[in-house]
Amino acid sequence: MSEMTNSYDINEFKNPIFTVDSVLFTVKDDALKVLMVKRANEPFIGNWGLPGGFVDVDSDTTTDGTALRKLEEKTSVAPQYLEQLQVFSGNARDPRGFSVTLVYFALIPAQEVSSHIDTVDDVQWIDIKNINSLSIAFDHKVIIDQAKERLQQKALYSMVPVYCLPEYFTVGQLKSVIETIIGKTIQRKSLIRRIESTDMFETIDEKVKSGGRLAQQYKVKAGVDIVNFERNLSS
Amino acid sequence: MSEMTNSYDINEFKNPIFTVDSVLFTVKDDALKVLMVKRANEPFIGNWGLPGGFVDVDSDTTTDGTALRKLEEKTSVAPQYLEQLQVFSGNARDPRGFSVTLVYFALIPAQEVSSHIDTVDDVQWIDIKNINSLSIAFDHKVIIDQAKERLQQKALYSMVPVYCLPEYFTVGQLKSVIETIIGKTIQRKSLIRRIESTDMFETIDEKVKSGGRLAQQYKVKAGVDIVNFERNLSS
DNA sequence: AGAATAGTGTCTGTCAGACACTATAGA
DNA sequence: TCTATAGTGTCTGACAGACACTATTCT
Repeated sequence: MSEMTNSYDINEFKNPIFTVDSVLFTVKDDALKVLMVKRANEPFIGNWGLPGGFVDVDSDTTTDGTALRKLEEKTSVAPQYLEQLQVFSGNARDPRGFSVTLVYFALIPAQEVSSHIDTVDDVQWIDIKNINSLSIAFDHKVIIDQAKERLQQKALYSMVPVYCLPEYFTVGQLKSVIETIIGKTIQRKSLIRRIESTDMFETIDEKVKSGGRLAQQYKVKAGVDIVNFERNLSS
Repeated sequence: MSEMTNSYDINEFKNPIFTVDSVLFTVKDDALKVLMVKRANEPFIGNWGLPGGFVDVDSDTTTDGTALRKLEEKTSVAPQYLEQLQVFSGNARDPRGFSVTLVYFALIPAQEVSSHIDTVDDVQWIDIKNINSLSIAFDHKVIIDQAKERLQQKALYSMVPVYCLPEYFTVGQLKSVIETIIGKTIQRKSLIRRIESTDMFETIDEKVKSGGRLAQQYKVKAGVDIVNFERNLSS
């Protein structure tokens, strides 16, 4: 029966190890990057791992809180977008026994964290293309791959990539971020059609220079939800 | 740092309570139904709850195994389709403290379980429309609602609803199941186009009577993955 | 003027919706 | 023949892809 046994003991032996980790993405220098942390403890000491840790049942009200708290410890700011990716579990993925990791998938504009990250050397943006050449803790390589796939899918039918951009952004910037995420080019026209067909954005009066004609700036309207389109972009 | 503290103690005080629950759907008598279990223990004794329970770290290799094991205890068979829905967590959703529930979302043909279920009275298919008039344990009402939403979404861009049907099925049966799930009618023609455009199905030589002209039967090809379409049906 | 980027106009292609039409079984 | 369900033919509509064209800014 759900969530109970007859005499539940909170210290019951052989509970799974439960942790919360996050795959925080950003787009920087035209590359998709993940925030990784150099592990200071066993197991996998010295390897790169995802930021995360245990729930603090006294201060966290939900696991979302745990994810945010752990991310803020590493970046000093909260991501603009956070959603659950998936749980990864098993009796073989952690040498200490059966473990369960709830993985979140998050987005943030690069410049919101860069200044903080530059001052430490155990937290770093890793280019997704270099993951395979590094020593990665646990099954975090697989996890990152799953997260990347999800992000790429979402970029085809939603506007989530805007959360990799600063408050004000141009069509050109959004196009570039989307293209970096999905790894192929898209039609500028299609993007504009989508921007105009949703009610997610408002235009900013002041335009901005971009090497050519001044570009219209947009921002996400306050309090709007992400719109999902009923059709994918070229996939 | 992910998945460890300096001196991790598996019996550390104040770990969250971790359970695995499943929302098992079927379509029966033209209604979408969920498998619910009458709780025999506190908390919420006597209320209806989702089938689930604790991980058995000795026999389960992953949480998928936990979900399947718990479902088989109630139905005596394995569902045809199983995927993670979401984690629900918080310090307020269980009177015993911070709890984490990994919820799976599963599909099964009604006739595969009905004979077994009819012999017990603490396990039952509940019509989704009657959920609000029952006493439901924990936040399981909210969970079921989320699961229903996900199922409805999936029915618009994938063929998952076939997993509510027996091995051999007709277009008419599939159409009816989809319509029950999403709560509106769809075009028979659109469904046939989708069936023919994917490589998921094979036709069965023997046709079957259905009140009119004999109907072509289909089955899911062995070992195929679910196809996701790039467009939704009318939503 | 020429390069660079922003933005529009508009045609095509794909696929879902609509719905009339044909096919075939049983009463 | 009448009704019920299966299955086809085909037109329309929505929206993404393609790409030429115009607009504006800087050098």
